[in-house]
Amino acid sequence: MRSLTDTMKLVIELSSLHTHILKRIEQQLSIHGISFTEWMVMHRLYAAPKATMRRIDLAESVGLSASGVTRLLQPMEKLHLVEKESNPRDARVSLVRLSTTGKTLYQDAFTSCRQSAESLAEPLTKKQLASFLELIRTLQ
Amino acid sequence: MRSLTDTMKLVIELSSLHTHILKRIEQQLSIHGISFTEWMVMHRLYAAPKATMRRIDLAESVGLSASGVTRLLQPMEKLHLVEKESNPRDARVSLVRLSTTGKTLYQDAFTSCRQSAESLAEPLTKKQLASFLELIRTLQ
DNA sequence: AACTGATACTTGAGCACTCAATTACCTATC
DNA sequence: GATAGGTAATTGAGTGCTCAAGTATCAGTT
Repeated sequence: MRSLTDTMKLVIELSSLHTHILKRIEQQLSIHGISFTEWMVMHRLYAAPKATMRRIDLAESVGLSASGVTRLLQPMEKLHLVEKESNPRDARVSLVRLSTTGKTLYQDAFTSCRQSAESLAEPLTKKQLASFLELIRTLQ
Repeated sequence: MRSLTDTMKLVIELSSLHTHILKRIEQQLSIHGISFTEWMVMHRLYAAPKATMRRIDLAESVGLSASGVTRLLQPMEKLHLVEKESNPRDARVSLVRLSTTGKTLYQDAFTSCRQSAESLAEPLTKKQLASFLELIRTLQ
């Protein structure tokens, strides 16, 4: 039986870790009635320079397809978490903005999430956490 | 606006990296007509001590639900990549085994995957790769 | 001003999963 | 050895995504 190369180990273990972490985070987020993907969308909108984003840029930034974003935002609009806004310069684009309700929900969910994240990362020293982040960024 | 804690940064960036890597790997695997999840199942079976696993343990090890495994294995059985085997000591369990065809496909897919993995991990030194793996394992 | 090719978004069809319920079987207890 | 509670696997119904096709709009060329 062939031995695993370290790069493949990296891929496999990264995938397992991701699954593990995602389950914990999603569990926390279910209290607020949102999924991790929905939270990520809110996160991007919250951090966006002009507080709005084109749907296609949103898709790119959270790793979804354009249609995925359309379908994800539909229920969020009905719950008034996000709002549509048209771009006067280009009628094709539909800008998305986080509503006041959305901002509050995002922040509350953030607090919950952070607790899970802190407890997950507990085995790491501050230094290890920093170099972990550095390594991840090297690969992006 | 509140600042992101490092632990939340870790969760977010890890998720982005995972999406990124998964897309590259899936692209490679599509040549062989399998998904990453299918490859992971084959990987676990290939590495299993007695070359067989219970479906429920397979589910646990790849992060799927029991029904997810049932549905994933169904087409793989039809393609004769895996075989059912019953457990004489417990009629509830249905053991799964990688067929000869399955082993070959797994190995070929492994080679393809490894190329992607190597190129993805290129920015890392050998030392960095090692400590990356170490950090991931600390969190599992 | 009409035509061409590109871009932003939506929609239809389908796939890959989940949860809850069901079936079959096991183990322990009385 | 019958009954009760637990476990392994499957099935039905539903969700969240994808790709491909379609619509609307833009920018550049003639």
